[in-house]
Amino acid sequence: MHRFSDVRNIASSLRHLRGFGALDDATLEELTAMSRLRRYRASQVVSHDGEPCAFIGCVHDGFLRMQKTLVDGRQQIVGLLVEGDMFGQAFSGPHHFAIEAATDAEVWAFDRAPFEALLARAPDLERVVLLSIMNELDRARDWMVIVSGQRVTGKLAGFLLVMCSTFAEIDHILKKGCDGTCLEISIPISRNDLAHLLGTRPESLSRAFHALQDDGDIRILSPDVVQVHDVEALACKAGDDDLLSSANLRALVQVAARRA
Amino acid sequence: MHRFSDVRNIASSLRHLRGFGALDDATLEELTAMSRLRRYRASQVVSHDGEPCAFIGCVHDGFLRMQKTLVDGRQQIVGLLVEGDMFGQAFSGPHHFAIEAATDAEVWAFDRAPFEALLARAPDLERVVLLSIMNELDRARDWMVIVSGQRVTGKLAGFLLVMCSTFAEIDHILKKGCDGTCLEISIPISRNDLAHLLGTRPESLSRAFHALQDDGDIRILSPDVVQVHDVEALACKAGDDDLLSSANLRALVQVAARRA
DNA sequence: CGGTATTTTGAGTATCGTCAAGGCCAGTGG
DNA sequence: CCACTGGCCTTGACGATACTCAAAATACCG
Repeated sequence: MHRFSDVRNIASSLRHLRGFGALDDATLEELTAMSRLRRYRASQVVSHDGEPCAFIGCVHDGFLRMQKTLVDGRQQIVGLLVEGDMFGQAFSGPHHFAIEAATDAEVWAFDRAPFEALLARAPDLERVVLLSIMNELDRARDWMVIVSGQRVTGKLAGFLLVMCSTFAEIDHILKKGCDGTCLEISIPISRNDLAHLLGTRPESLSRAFHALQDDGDIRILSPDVVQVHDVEALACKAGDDDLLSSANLRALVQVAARRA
Repeated sequence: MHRFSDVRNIASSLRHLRGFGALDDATLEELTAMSRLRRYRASQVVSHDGEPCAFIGCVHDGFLRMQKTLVDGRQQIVGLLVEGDMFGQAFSGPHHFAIEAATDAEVWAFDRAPFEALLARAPDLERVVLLSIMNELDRARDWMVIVSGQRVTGKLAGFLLVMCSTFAEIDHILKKGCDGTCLEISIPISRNDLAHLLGTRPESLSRAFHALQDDGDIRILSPDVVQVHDVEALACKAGDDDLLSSANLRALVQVAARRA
């Protein structure tokens, strides 16, 4: 986890968030003025289901989960929010899912009214928000393909690849292990949450983990950290080509291939 | 299907599309000037996988499907585009799925460059585009919940409810049947496509249809038109509350309740 | 060190995917 | 007008997979 004490001031911290670096200094300054850092403990509620989020948020550290509560009380996770992800739907009504902290988390909060006002007169900010939403749309479609796979091992393989590609630059999630020949993933959510995310049960998930390990594709170091040894085998099991398309993930595969 | 011959001119036709009614006359006029109506036959390709769409499109009539081709050649449908839906990702790179006509379809096509230029100086258009994207994001999340259900009957129930709520105002899809006590849905895609959309197989889908019929929830008039008799039972099987939240769907349920 | 929560394992059952065959409908050609 | 053909949907039987329930093992935390 990034040490919060390292953050000298808000402006410099905001600038390093994905996307925000492209903002004008003036815009960034205004944003800074209206921002506050909120902290949440794991499983604390950030925004309730069915009501508009009280503020526009941007994750600074940790993970949030977006989840729907189904009629039978089960909870279906519809996505994760990580460092740099925005939420709170500017311009739009309430979102119909709850947001909770999946781990201890820190969030930049912008009051809705001034944020939307700034949005209206700062095209650069608007661009950032638009890209953020389209990014989320892409990710939602990725999840759809993964979740609609019919084998649990396939869904898990897809999830691991998403972890590799979308979190490639977040080093406390993804590390090179085995002297660079494999990747080491810290899974940020519990088995139970992961099961909900993939639309399955913890028991099936556990078996899937060990099935992948038996095939030599991964190695389970502890319940929440695994090494990926064969990225392409995972892609094959996941069925989705695009999960391999992230540039640095391809690079990592090539590194592994050279050593083989 | 709306008769195209009814469309006197492009501007008045554009204005009636969802969202576009909010545009200024001046913006609408500019849009009109850069638009062309394209027609597609069922299963014709609109945009290829992995390349940026040649134009920004807006569906005028019929259905398009967005689909990914998986490594094993199977096709996974990740969403449908209906009347009023936009596609072609202004500002963004290529989308990583193909778009094909699911039925015969008509599409308004705007050349990318002038469209983006207009977007940059017409805040009202920008708003429409932003809302369109957020709408799509919401729908993608809805699909995720539906598709991740573990029973096929549940997925099908969810699909039928989505048909009822998101297409409520499109009368050639959704009609009141049985003197208003039930809804009649024309399913716009083949069983095969629907199976791909729900992440299952045509055989399982067929069984699910008949299981719902045996429970008295629906009645199959023909393979592509069904009557919904018990909306709440479907919602219960689908598990997702929000699918019932559309205002007019709730109203229809209440009508049904009063008659019971 | 003990208590709790999480994860894993096991056995039994239900569901679904698979393969194969049959039925229905529309379009074609005799 | 009718037989034929091809596509799509349905039905049946079987095997594989995953869910359920229950219990054991492990990790976590004080």
